[in-house]
Amino acid sequence: MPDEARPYHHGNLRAALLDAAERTIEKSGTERLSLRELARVVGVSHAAPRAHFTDRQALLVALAERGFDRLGAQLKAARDGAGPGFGERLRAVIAGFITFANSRPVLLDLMFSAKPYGDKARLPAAAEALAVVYDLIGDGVTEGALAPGDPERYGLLLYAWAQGLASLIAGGGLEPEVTDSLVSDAVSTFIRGNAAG
Amino acid sequence: MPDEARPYHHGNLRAALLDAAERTIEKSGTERLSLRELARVVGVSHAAPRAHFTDRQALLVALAERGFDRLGAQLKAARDGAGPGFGERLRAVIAGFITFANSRPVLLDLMFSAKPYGDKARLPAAAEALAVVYDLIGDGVTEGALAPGDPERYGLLLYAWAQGLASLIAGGGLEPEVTDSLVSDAVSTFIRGNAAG
DNA sequence: CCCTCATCTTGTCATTGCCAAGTTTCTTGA
DNA sequence: TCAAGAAACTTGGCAATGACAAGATGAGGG
Repeated sequence: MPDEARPYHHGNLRAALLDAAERTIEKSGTERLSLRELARVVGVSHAAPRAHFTDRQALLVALAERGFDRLGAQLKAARDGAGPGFGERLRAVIAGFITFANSRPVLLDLMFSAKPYGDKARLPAAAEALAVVYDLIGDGVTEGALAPGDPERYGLLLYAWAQGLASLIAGGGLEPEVTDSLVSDAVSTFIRGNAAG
Repeated sequence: MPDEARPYHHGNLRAALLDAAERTIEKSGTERLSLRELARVVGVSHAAPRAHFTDRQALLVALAERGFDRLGAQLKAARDGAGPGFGERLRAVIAGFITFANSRPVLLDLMFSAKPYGDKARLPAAAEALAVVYDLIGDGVTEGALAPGDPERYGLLLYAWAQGLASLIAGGGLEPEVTDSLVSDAVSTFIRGNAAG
């Protein structure tokens, strides 16, 4: 049944809208995202999205949440695929973060504008993604690779750095090898600058 | 002549619009900025802004540019007002940066979203502001406070961190004292992590 | 003094977000 | 099985917005 007439119920509208939205923002920027245009692209009426998202803002939040889901998964995979040492794992996780930033710069920007830190309960998926970093930092402290200190505080510092680098990279103008070694330097600096003893 | 009727020529529309716009975005966010509303606030017709800004985007760019002017001035003042040591000056400059972020978080966000790095020629004022940081780093290397290396590379790393911290702060949810000590830690980490020898 | 041009005004259009009310399909439970 | 009832989607409409066109106003240079 490939060429059937459009059924009254799309069946998958929510996901389809999110997919289209993600493509759109990555191509034209978040501010130009229009619900009506989205509906047109997906092939439904201009008010159909309302059944799934009360608001334009709600659509954006859902987009951010989905982004955090993927980011979290990616960070976990990076961590688990790396060697046993703290430095290796931290480097892998941060590299995973940067990879994400490279592949979906606008989405990442949107995710950050939702302010996932601070009030952590706002986006559970965000909290989970950030926990990967926080936990790893905690390990670093207990392993003695980092000087004793509040893991969350370390996490904020590192998170800020990663985000800044991601922004830099998303802004373009830097070669991939340059960004790789930049990230590598940042992690080294962070570890050396906070080494115990 | 306090109660005069509105003259046909405002005389200062451009600046008035920028002022009003800055107040508005800081209160309600950039996305809710409306040219028509702005015109209403300033007391001109809904198409008057067009004489000074071809576009809504042009208004935002002008806003960013003005922001970089002020930021540059503030950074220079911070640098010149600090002690002679590299650490002192670097700390002062970064602190100035963060102060700016605290006082005008939304503006700073807007400035960064214009992506002033990479293509430096885009906003001359941005290049000048960033030069303060780059130059200082260069001093640090020649003074031997930092291990030998490319000043621009150091600059990128530090700039990324500062921006990430600023974003964090702009996003809100952090107390000013927390941010202050966070920034202090960041600078210390950076210097320690890149110390010569 | 007049002419020119930047500045500002009114009028208009397409687009957008959001809401209301109706239609179609799925589901659920008696 | 079938009849509510809920969920998903449609058409219609409203106020607001950005952008454009054409005209009014006035400041300043020749």
